[in-house]
Parts: sequence; structure tokens; C-alpha cells
Amino acid sequence: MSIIADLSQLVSDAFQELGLDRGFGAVATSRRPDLAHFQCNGAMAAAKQARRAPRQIAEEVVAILRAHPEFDVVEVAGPGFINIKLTEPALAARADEMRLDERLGCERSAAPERVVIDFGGPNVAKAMHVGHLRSSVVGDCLQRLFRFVGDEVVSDIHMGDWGLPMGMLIVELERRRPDLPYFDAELSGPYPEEPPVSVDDLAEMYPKAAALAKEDETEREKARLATAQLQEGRPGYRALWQHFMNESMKAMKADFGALGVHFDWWLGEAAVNDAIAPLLASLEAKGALELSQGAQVITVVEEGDNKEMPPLIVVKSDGGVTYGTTDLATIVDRVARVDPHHILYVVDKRQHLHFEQVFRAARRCELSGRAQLEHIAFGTVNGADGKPFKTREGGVMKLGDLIARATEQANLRLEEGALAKDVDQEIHDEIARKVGLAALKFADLANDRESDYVFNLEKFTRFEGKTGPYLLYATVRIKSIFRKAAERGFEAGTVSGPLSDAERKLILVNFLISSAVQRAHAERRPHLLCDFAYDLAQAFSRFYNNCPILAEEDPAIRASRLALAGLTLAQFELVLGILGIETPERM
RNA sequence: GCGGUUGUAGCUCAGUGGAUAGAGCACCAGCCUCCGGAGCUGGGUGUCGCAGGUUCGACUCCUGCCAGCCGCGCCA
Repeated sequence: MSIIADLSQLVSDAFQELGLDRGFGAVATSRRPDLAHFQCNGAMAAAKQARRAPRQIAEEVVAILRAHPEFDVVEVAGPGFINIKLTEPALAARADEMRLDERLGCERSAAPERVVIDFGGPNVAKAMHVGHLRSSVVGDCLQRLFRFVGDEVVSDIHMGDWGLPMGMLIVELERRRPDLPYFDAELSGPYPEEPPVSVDDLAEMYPKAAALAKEDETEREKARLATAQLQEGRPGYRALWQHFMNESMKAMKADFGALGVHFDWWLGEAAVNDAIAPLLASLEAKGALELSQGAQVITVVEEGDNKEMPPLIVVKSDGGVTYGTTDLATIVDRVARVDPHHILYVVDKRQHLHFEQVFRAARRCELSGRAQLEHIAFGTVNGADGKPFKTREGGVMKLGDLIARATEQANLRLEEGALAKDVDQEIHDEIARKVGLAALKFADLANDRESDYVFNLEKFTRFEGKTGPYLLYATVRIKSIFRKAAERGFEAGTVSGPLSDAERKLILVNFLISSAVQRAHAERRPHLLCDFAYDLAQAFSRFYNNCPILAEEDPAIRASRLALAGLTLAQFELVLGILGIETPERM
């Protein structure tokens, strides 16, 4: 158990002994390091509830806690803060205990849950771009985090593979190659095994088809018709669709592989096509469908709404279905497959209204079982102009190119700093790749997921400031110390006093890991882990500068500092691992 | 128009109703006989958008207003 949880329990016991709610016993590290290591603010809240003087309650709690052997100082301050200072041996012993625990004091969930994470995946034929970075990186961090905490996670890329874009591509290809057998309605196969288009062809065709459909009503109509026929199962279109899928998935696998992101399911909208008709029948049977302006909709207005809430369109007036329909069918499918406690949708915040409609419809029609549906919304990645850095006709920044640029920039930085010298080219390239990816991922994760941020590769790849490379640098420095320690035959001992300020501060930051993990998990917010990692790096750098390790002559102090460095390294590896950031051995 | 969201240091942003609102960047000054100086140590700025309210206590909760961004039935 973490020390914060331990202390919280202790203080909660004291509140309980006084006949007060245990919840008031929550302990955190002190906001006034000059006064204490830890603090509890519960006495003031308890005073409000019990209608008593806060200082008096605090005094009573302190009286109970005072006997504890680990405590050096327990006192009341200000309006009713309870300040706690541990004795130095206790502080050191706690650090040592954490070092020996493979989870570094991070509790496993007491009630593990089954969680589906939907990455709101890329659309087939559209090349992955910067916009896909966030769902990939944030979603991946969440799946690692949830697994670490003990939940059972099923991640689904959930490709956009079944809507109007498919119809547009079919029409576009027919325009170019009317001779292909897929377009002969009389024919039902067999069709060639060789794909008629490559993924690059698709990426080139899509924007043209989209532009055409946008400006020309009859083209749009043709695309709609083709989409409907595809969904109804026209063999030639299905065969063509399969080719599109195969080609696109090859490219996606390359991109996600480069990012180090993996999925349990490679499903998409098409996967529930056969479930649409039964779903509609059951909705009809439940009386949930209404006819509105020629479309069948589900009303999702709820009592107490203070805003307009448009209905969810389930069947369009032309008979086609929408992504709202496939989202509902997908919920049913997931409940049937794994009966999750939660389904998390890691999707752009601009789709908030859509998810609110879908979630309401799912609840109203009792489709979601026990699952709590959550939109894990994220902000946009903007260019220097503050506008989304998105796929538009013209300047498309493909994800693959982006990673290449990050690697290139990382290379430049390594040269600037004369780092990663005297290693084989292969190893050098590997270091640059890891530094570039760390820069990209950390920059993305360090921003609160709901805020937008400006994409600035030059800034992200810096080794100074709050960046991925800075964290890697701190980690690599510790690894370097251990290599040298091994050469000289030095080994880590137990963390023990006397402790300098820098050591004490480093230990206190180390204690925060469990809270950071818990909060990041509870709030689904990776940036809390980034904040922690950065605080740790700063505390370590300070320790590193003030406390010589290998040059220390006292063997006990040297062994203790080595142990503390080892603990810190383990923390970096744990947290960076959850963030999905790989660390090189040297750089 | 309705709804959502944001407004905190020169810039980019943190900030679980609690103590003296914090980081990074930028700027200035120190620190290399010492484990990797892309580091560390100091230096200082804030009408927390504005006005009310709740509270022992508000950047945090509530109401109104102002400004920006986003969304609002048959695209996904």
C-alpha cells in the first residue's frame, strides 16, 4: 500500500474514533513543505458538518495520532490544518519499502472492471493524420493505465468503414475504371484477388470524390446509392470494399505499429451491419422509433433539459442508416461479447452532442446493459494559426510523415548536443526514433486532453523544459550511473538517513506516484501522470546536482543514494511505460 | 438564437472549497579539480475576464454580463 493511503487510513481511524465520518481523513503531501511532509484538511470540513470548532476537532485528532511511532511532529496549524512530519528513519524506511515493491506502492483496484475502449478509429481510405495522434496516444495511455490498475481492457480501433465515403470511393473508381468487373450488376463473382487500387490511390481518390459529392447533387446521390447497395450486400461492391479494407488496414497497421499502439479488436462499423436489421426490429417493437420529416428517429429529450436536444436519426429518409445507428448496434454487440462495466469513446470533443444523443438513446432503449457510456473527449491539434491542423484539400500532413519529421528533428537535437555519439548507426537511429516519439507523445499527453494545443515540433523536441526528451534524459542519466556503479562494484543498499533536503524532497515526490495513478485513472486524464513525471525529473535533477553518488566516500550514504536513484528510475520506467513512451539505454 | 467550452505572469499552460495562486518558455546573475551543464541555484512580475452571491474560507461552487472557440436532423 502507498504511504498516502496508509496515512489516510490512520487519520480516518482517528476521525472515526471521534464519531466523525472517515472520509475526512484524506491525507495529501503538504502544500507547505516548510511546515510538514503531509497534511489533512478534513477537520475543517468535519467542523462544518458537526457544527463544532475546527481547531478543536483537529486537536482531538492530533491527540490520537501523536502516539504513532513514525511521526515526528503532528500539530494543528491555521484554521484547522493537521500537519504531519515523519521521523527521518520512518521516511527513509518508507522509501525503501516502496523501492522493494514491484508496483512501487500503487494499489491494484479493489474492484476491477471490464472496460471497452473505442478509439473512434481512422476512416478507411483517409490517410491517418495529426488529428489521429490524440485518439491513438490518449487512448493507448488509457488502456495501459487501466490494465496497470487491474481492469480488464478490450480496445477496439473501431474504423470508419461503412458510411458514405465508401460509396464515394466506389463511384469514383467506377468513373475511372468502368471496365472493372465489380461494377457489373449482373455478375456476382468471382472477382480478382489482386486489389484494383493501392492505399495511395485511395488517399488520392478520396478528397476528389468528396469534393465532387460536395458540389454536385447528382454525384452525391450516386454515392448515396452505392453506399446503400454496398450495405445491402451487392457482391461486386462488397468485393471492392474488402479490397479497400485490406489496403487501408495495411497502412493503418504500419502507422499504429510505428506509434507502438495495439488493439485487441480491429472492428468497425461494418462489423455490425448484420445486426442493424434486428436492432431496428427491436427498437420498433419497443415503440422507440418515431417518424419525423421522413426519417425514423429516437427522441432523446429528458426531463429537466434546459436545451434543445435533437433526436437521434436512426433511419434516414432515403432508407440508409447513420453512424448513430451503427453506434447503437455496436453497443449491443459489445454488451453481448464482453458485458463491459464501461465503454469509453476516445473521440474529438466536437462530437460531444452526437455521443450525448447516442448515450441517451442507448439508455432509453435499454441497449447498454450495465455499461456506463463515457465520451473521453479531447481537444484539437492546431497549427500556428490556432486552427485545426486537419486534412483539407492540399496540405495534408500524414501521420507517417509526422513521425519521420519528429525523428529527423530528434536527430538534429542529438547532433546539437553532441549526444548519442560513438554508437553504431543502427543504435543511433533507434535512439532518434525513441526521442522523436517521446517528444510527440509527451507533448500530446501533457496537455489536458480536453484542451486544444498548438503543434510545434521544434518546441516538443527540446531537451529543456517540460518535454519528453527531458524526461528521457533524466532517465538515461540514472542508467548511466548504474552502469558506472557496476563497473566499480558499487551496489544499492537501503535508503537511510541522514537525508539532505534534496533527498527528502525526492522521496516525497516519489510518494506521489500512487495518487497520480489513481487520479489519472479515475478522471481518465493522462496529463496528471505527465505532471508527476515532470516533478519527479525536476526533483531528481536537483538531487543529482546536490548529492554526489559515485564520488561519495561513505559507503552507507553511497549505497543509500544509489538505492534512491534506483527507486526513481523504477518510477520513471513505470510511469513512462503507462504513457506508452519507450526509453533508450543511452542517448 | 440555443447549448457547450475557455478566459490565471510578457507568451504557453497547471491549479482535488483551504495556508503565501504555481510550472515551462523568454530575460538577468551565479555554479564545470565532481556521477552526462540539453543540468542546477538564485532573481519578479498576477484587478485569477467583469459584477454580484453562497461560505469561517472561492481561481475553484451559484447567478448575470463581456470576449474567444466549438456544436446544433438525415456527413462521419
